[in-house]
Amino acid sequence: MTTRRATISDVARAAGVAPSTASVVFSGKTPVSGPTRLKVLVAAEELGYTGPDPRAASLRRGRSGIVAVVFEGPLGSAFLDPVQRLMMDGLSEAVAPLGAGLLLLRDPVEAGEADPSAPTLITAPIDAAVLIGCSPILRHSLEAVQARGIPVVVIEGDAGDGVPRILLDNREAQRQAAQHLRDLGHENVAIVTLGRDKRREAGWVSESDEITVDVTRDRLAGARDVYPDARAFSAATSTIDGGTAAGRIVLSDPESRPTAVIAQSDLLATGVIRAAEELGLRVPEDVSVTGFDGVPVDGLAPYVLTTLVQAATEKGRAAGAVIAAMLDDREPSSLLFTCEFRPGNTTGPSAMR
Amino acid sequence: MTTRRATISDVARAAGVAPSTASVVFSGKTPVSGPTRLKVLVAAEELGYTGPDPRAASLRRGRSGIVAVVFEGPLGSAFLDPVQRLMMDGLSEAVAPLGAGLLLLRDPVEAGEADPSAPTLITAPIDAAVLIGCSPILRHSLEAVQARGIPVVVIEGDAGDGVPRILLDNREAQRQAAQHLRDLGHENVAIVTLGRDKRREAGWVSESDEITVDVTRDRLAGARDVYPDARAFSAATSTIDGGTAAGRIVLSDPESRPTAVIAQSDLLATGVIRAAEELGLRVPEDVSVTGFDGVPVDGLAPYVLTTLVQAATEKGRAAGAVIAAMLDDREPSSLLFTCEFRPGNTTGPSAMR
DNA sequence: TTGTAGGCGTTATCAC
DNA sequence: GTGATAACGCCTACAA
Repeated sequence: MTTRRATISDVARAAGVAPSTASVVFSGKTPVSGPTRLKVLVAAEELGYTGPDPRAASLRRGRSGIVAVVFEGPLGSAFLDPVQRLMMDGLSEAVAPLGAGLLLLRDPVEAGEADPSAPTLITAPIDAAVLIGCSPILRHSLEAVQARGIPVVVIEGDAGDGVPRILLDNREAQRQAAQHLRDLGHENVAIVTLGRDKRREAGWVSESDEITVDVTRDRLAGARDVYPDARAFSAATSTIDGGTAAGRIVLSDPESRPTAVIAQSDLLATGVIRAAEELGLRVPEDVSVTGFDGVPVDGLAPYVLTTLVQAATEKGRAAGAVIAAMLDDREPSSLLFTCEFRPGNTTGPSAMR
Repeated sequence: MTTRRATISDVARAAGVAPSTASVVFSGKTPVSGPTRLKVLVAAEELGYTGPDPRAASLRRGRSGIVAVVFEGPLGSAFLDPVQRLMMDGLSEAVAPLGAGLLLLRDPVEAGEADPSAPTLITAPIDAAVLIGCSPILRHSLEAVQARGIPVVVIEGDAGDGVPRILLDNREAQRQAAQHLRDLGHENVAIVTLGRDKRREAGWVSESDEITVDVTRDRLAGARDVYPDARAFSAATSTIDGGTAAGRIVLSDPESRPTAVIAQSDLLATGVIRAAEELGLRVPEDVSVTGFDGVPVDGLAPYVLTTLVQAATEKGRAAGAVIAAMLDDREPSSLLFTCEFRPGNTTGPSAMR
């Protein structure tokens, strides 16, 4: 009983009109007389026809109403980061008017890591793609996608020329925070960084370390613009727990203990504060801590982080706008967002002053 | 210069073979001789053809490789909940072998709330849909989708007969936790619940309150099975901050202060613990606290929650499996998952004993 | 192993 | 306002 599903032609025939007319009834692109529309609707009802097949419509129109978002790592953990969550909010808001939804795709960081049958940028019927960061492996499929004329945008990453980017003034912003600490008299400052590369091991950052993650590298550079010799410890993940673990190590030795810690994210900063509390240190009296992102951290109260506020939601929205422009055949341009320094109650004058 | 994009026919022509042969080269469904395949590949290369258009392939095959996931509320906040994150991990893992990706869709809770141009279950080229909860409004589009023969599964919700469900033994599990407290001698127990309905206001739950969220209702019932008269306070959101706010209120009055709090989620429990600390109460000596979910809570250490562990990732995976079955024309069946009680260090004997 | 033919279901275009 | 026609780009029988 694999009875064929009714098509718009079936409906048209039953209603005694042309397929194109029936089509128009559903799309509403052209005025249709009342009686005609009614006939069609009734016929559709009777045949159990519930509207055009999106697949066929998509082929015909050349648009699927789907925008791919490519993440690194497990989808779930992508959303661990509050900044990415906000960005997704902005993005989904921005693509909704395009009639588009967001398709979550994973960026296989290691070659061969991927499930071979998993959907990819190349096999998915997408109208555009947003890349969060951009691994070398991705570069390959990216070419294919672009060759197809599909708009692509990168957020906080580099996908080569011709791919517009949404960026942040990470270095300059982080420099400001560092300068703030210097103005407060801090000399002995430590840095807690985001991951250095995809392999995500925690540990001290050494001279020879290559940092492949743009954000990490740029923010580190900003801090070092002010404190060239500051030690840096890389956290495994941008989480409170990751920050606590890093904080314990960075703050452990009373002899060399820094009077201020520059954390590369608010979550890390929260963790560092927690580590400080564990060690019996007061914030900001004994240790000052700065964050980065300016996102609400669940459970941070009563502290208000001294941090750099980035327009996370805006970034997502901007990516959507760029896509809209490209879909519209307008010239896209890269965008640089600026962070705003926001003093809180987690930094104060150096005790060593 | 809107020069038409090369199609597989173009490639075939350039390679001097039939379109079907070229098609086979790309799909690999049928063996092709070495020389022929090479000719085709070269021609493709020259024409800048990067493989079949997914839209056309999707129409032809009747599959798009896309599974919709329908959330309530902003996409970003959907991922605020660690349980949902884990579920998404499980789900994405389970649908990957189907060659499918996840399309995020919003469930307009209020009629008319939706952006009219936003993509919907009906307009998106999907192979299947997973609903997280199920609002009445959704019911409507749901019928259309089902009429089209598209498999649908609901997680923690009710979408009517014919829609297989993935459920949790919320009531029984919560009853266990309550019984645990009773065994410890607690008599004065308060409950901190998840949202009562979509409007998300915090406040005491009164007799007359209608609770439209299944999870909330069932867990509350489980707690009341043991403590019929326990007061319940509904948190605005399942977050640490929401729990802290609730905890402050629930624990504020020294006279009537409960010796134990049953929180309906681990995040809420964490918040309640924080509120207790603020008030100078020790956990579990002065107040016992139980959670629900058994997820890692960033920043909870050194506490280990006494909680009900649910197989969140499994739930997602199960939804994927059900979809795979339906796509495969096999009979799907609903699934009931069982929580496991896990004692931690946040509950202890009642001080009032 | 390769080619031919037909159709997947819709919609843009243009004439009536 | 309505209808005929022609793609959209691909894939799968089936025949050669």
